[in-house]
Amino acid sequence: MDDIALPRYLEIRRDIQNRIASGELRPGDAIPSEHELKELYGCSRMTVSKALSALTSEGLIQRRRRAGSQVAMPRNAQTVLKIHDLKAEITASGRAYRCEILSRAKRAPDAAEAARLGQPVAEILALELVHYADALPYAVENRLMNLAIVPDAVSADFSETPPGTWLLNEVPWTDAEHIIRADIASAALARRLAMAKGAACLVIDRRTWQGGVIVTAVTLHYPAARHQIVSHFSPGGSFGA
Amino acid sequence: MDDIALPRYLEIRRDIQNRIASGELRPGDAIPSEHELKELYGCSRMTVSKALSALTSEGLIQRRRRAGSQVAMPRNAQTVLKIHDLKAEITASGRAYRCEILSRAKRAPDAAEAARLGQPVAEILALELVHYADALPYAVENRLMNLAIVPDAVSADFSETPPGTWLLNEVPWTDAEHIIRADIASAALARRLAMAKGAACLVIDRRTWQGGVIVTAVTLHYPAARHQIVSHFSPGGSFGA
DNA sequence: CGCCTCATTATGTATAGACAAAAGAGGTGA
DNA sequence: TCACCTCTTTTGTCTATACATAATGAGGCG
Repeated sequence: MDDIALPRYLEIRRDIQNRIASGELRPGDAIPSEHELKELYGCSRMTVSKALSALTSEGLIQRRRRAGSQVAMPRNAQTVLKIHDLKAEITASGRAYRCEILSRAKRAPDAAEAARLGQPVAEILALELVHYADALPYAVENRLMNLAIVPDAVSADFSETPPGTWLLNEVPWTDAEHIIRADIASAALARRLAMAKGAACLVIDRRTWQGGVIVTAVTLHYPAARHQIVSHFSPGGSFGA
Repeated sequence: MDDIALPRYLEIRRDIQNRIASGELRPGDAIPSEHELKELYGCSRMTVSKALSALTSEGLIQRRRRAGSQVAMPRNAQTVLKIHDLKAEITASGRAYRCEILSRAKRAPDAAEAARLGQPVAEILALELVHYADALPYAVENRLMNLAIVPDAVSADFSETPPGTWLLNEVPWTDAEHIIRADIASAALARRLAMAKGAACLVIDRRTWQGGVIVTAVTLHYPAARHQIVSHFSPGGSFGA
């Protein structure tokens, strides 16, 4: 693995990352000032600055004017969770995707739905559907869409393109919240997911906003026996060696 | 909210973010070239470049030489999951933390443990413990530590500082994997977590590596009734107004 | 028609220099 | 001792410029 082609600022960034990862630089330790690093690496201050800025935005180091840079305190383990679009997730695994719409209603939200939405919404489209991978039920989806933001949803046909996929392509979002929990399948849910009543479900509640206004609230129930969330994480991409 | 103090490149970045979030710029749309933007905003190309680079690393736009910049295709919803240190998590919520070590063994991994570790490890420290928040069991932890990486673990007392916290402060890591799933509590687990047998558990499997070598593999069982994972996400921080 | 070459264009990296802003360090005076 | 002021260091931002690099498109040639 020759690093000859790597740009200078990435080399510097990787070098410092390695020094932190190896324990040579420990949390709280001071990192040489830009002036010193510029001499050390034989480049301009801007180049050093670019490397250190990247490390800062990754949370690996902290910088303060006059006080200098230091290795950040051990961070909470954090990981980036990619919540795939269901249709893409299923077809990507080589299985046939199909969804069945159980109910569809355009109405004002009831009390429970208003609580889920978290803010006053005049009119929603409420959907209940089951996603299938090949013949096997994959997940049950319960979705509320704010018609003030996505009026087109009333005329959309969600049998081909499920609402999650449709929304992703239709509406940009600015904020999202995920709640992941576990639950026991009720009799009705177990029947729909072709699982034993009383077995475990993985539940994901997702809410999405556009500039402070709620776009959609969705709850997905997965049979625990057939689904888990996997996530890999390397801070700052790849380390050298 | 006056933006007067905002540096130029952040202003530009936010402006383009807003244009994308509002739908004015849709996925696939071309973004003016740096040369055009530099005239538009009346600043140097470097400043424009800094703004666009930030947007690129956030995945909001894509850039190709000669071809220019364009709004990225709708991304999979992704969220940053902070896996808090258990002790910090509990004490932060104002409850008293305590942990009880059920078993502790220094030995070679058995077949199942070797599979969990995913690579040959000569000697491990295997721990089983229960975390309490006030008097209530919070989670059961089952941890394997690679003694080749953390030999000091054998002499550490984990009754005050639990192994997760201890490792976080002791060992830098370069890669992590999380698997989140749901399960039903076995009789033994239910007893330890003071929950009903047959109730749901949220399970987190975490593995951590340092430069390709496994450091630790840990499984945490939470009672579903008392625990869920919450995560908020705004791509690129905050949007303006 | 296909392929090669070359010029063009936009981004990517790097530099030197400049000023602004934050914050620690030290001194002064009450 | 403490409040306040100034000095200095270090980071943060910005500019103008330069050259490298990737990709596209046009033109020419067989």
